[in-house]
Amino acid sequence: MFALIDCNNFYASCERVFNPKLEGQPIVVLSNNDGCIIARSNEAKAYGISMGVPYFKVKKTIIDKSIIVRSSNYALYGDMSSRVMKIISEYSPSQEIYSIDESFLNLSGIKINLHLHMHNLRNKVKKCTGIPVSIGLGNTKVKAKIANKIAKKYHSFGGVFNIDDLAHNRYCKLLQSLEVSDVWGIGRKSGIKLNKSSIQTAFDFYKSDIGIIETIMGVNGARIHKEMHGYSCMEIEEVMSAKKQIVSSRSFGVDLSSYDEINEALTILARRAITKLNKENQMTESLGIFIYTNPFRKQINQKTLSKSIGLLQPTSNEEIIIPLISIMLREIYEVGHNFYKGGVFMSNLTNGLYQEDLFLEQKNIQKNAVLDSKYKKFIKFGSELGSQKWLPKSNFRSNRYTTNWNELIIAN
DNA sequence: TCTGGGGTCCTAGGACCC
DNA sequence: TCTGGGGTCCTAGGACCC
Repeated sequence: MFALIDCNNFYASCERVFNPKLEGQPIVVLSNNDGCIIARSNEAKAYGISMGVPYFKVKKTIIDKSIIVRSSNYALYGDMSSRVMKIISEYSPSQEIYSIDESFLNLSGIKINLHLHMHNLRNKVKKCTGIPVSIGLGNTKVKAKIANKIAKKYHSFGGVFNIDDLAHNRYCKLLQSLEVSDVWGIGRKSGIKLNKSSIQTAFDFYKSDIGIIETIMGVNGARIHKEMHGYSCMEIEEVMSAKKQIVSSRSFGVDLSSYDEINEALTILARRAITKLNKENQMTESLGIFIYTNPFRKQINQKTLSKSIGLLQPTSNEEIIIPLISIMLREIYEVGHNFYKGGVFMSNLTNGLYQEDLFLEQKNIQKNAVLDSKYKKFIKFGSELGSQKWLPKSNFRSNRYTTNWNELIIAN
């Protein structure tokens, strides 16, 4: 038996925990650069604000309905997430942290009343962190996901719903009430393809021949089909596997056109990527950058520029990486465009600890070789002290209550 | 005027080899 | 030189997730 524990309107709920006056108020949280709506309280949903919609498109509704707006505050959400996850872990020896606000538990072998066990979990998370969660139970992950939707939708279940409590005909009925693309793993594109084969609802999918599903969707579709029939194909992944790539990118606060301004932005983004790399104890064997103009603007002269290189030795050394970023940018940069977004990426990551010992000497040789080369003139760490024009907008940010000394809540 | 960021996995097709 | 088939490896792009 699997449980999926999902925080309700997570970012909006986090904002409420630290500002109880927001309780009962409609509230939305914006993406980076205050671009899109990425979280909504139930009250905001009721006003028809949809997920992912650009802020400017719903600004009128937000003002008319006095909806409260927050810029995203990931330091706060990340910290709240780890508190929630820690409590969840007390309820089963086998936990998978699936995302910042979702966790699977494997409940097989737990002999006590699961329903009660999960209600206890829910109450404890609420009491200790202030975050409300919904819990779906099922004998596969896909079914637990569906159950979670029901737990969220119908308050009469008290936030916990076990889909395997349903008789078969009730289960079928439930599936009939869901669009096929509401099922976990079936997205918009596959939904359209399935619709063309007269598969509209989750129930149509369920009763379709698995061979047809596999033809349309490949092995993923077949796996989802099996899981809906109660055959578990997806295990709990307790250990977080090492990252395979790292991307650090941002929409700029204002469009950038000069080399120096873009270099400043990419330098900081590269530092963020290096920080992630170090946190993971990894090194990278390849490095890339990209910049592009605003794809939403109806201009003929759209530009997407990118470059990536392989490194002779894996590295996590900023003295190697940052100059290379500037060099690559120099190679792709073109005058006369308004760049809207840019980023740095690393792939072919290898275990840093192991490589460190093995290649220390070579690394230093390589580092010196790079620095002594014609590229040396490009080294400019001072680039980070530029105008900061590129910094994303964040006009509605709440305080970082839990992670920043200057913004702690001081109890009287 | 104003449109997020960071991941994973699968697949098709090309290059290459025997 | 022509012709055939099968296998591996790599990469780019697509689809999905939150």
